[in-house]
Amino acid sequence: MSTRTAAERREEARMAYDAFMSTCPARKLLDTLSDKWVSLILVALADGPQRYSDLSRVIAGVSQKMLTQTLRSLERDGIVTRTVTPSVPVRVDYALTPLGRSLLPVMAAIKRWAEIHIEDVEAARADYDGRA
Amino acid sequence: MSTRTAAERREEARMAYDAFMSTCPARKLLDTLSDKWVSLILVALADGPQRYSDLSRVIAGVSQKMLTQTLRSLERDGIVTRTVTPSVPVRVDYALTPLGRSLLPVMAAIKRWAEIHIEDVEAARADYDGRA
DNA sequence: CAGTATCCCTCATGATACTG
DNA sequence: CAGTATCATGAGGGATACTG
Repeated sequence: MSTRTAAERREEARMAYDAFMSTCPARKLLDTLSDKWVSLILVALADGPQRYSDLSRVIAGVSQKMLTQTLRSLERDGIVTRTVTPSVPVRVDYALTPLGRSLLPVMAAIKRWAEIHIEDVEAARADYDGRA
Repeated sequence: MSTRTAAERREEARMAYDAFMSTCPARKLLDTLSDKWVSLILVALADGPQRYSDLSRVIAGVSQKMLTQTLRSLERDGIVTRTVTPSVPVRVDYALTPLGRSLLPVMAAIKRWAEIHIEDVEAARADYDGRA
């Protein structure tokens, strides 16, 4: 018989899950796309490069911290490029890479499903909530 | 001249963002799909109905709280059905609705992009991290 | 079996202030 | 202009215990 308690087994499974998840490509992508600001940045850059200050204006509501942090992780993933022009004051432009651009159709597919089925979802919710 | 400070303007923008986001179908879908357990539940149910206890075994690492909570929200959105069989002990089966099933191709599209481009992303990361 | 109720704690986000 | 550094908070998620 096992010497492990149920809690220990669940703990173990949780760690296995975490290990699996951190190597699962689809999960990583989902984590990236679902970030509060990523989709907005993608859309903002879809029509061409933008300066940092432009992005912070276009994506109203984002804090400097989150904008920088999000752009950095997108840069790290090879989704955007960061180009510094050492003038005074400095100018930094962000642009989509081909990889980043290849994400746009995926976003579009998600958007399409959402727009087609949003009414079904809302009807289901209304029904569910109605049957208190 | 404005009587609002920069902080007030950002605060206002943040609330406008929240209001917009809460009505944006694509964002809602992204929030749902990116939930830690939703995709696993979808996959687990893809081949047919499952009992609560089966799900908690197949999806190792999930807590009762999160499994129940996630299933409830999926049920509310019309993505799964919950069927109670009042035997002793009770038996509860969960199954995908047609709506839930229509989500599978979207998941597949995400998975496909991720699997095709994961190497590019990891190369970009290695490069980025290398240039410490 | 299939949950509900409770406490607790971490982590992500945001506000604020400062800088090359 | 384009950030970095620091601190505070609150909501999500987990552990645990109890129940029809």
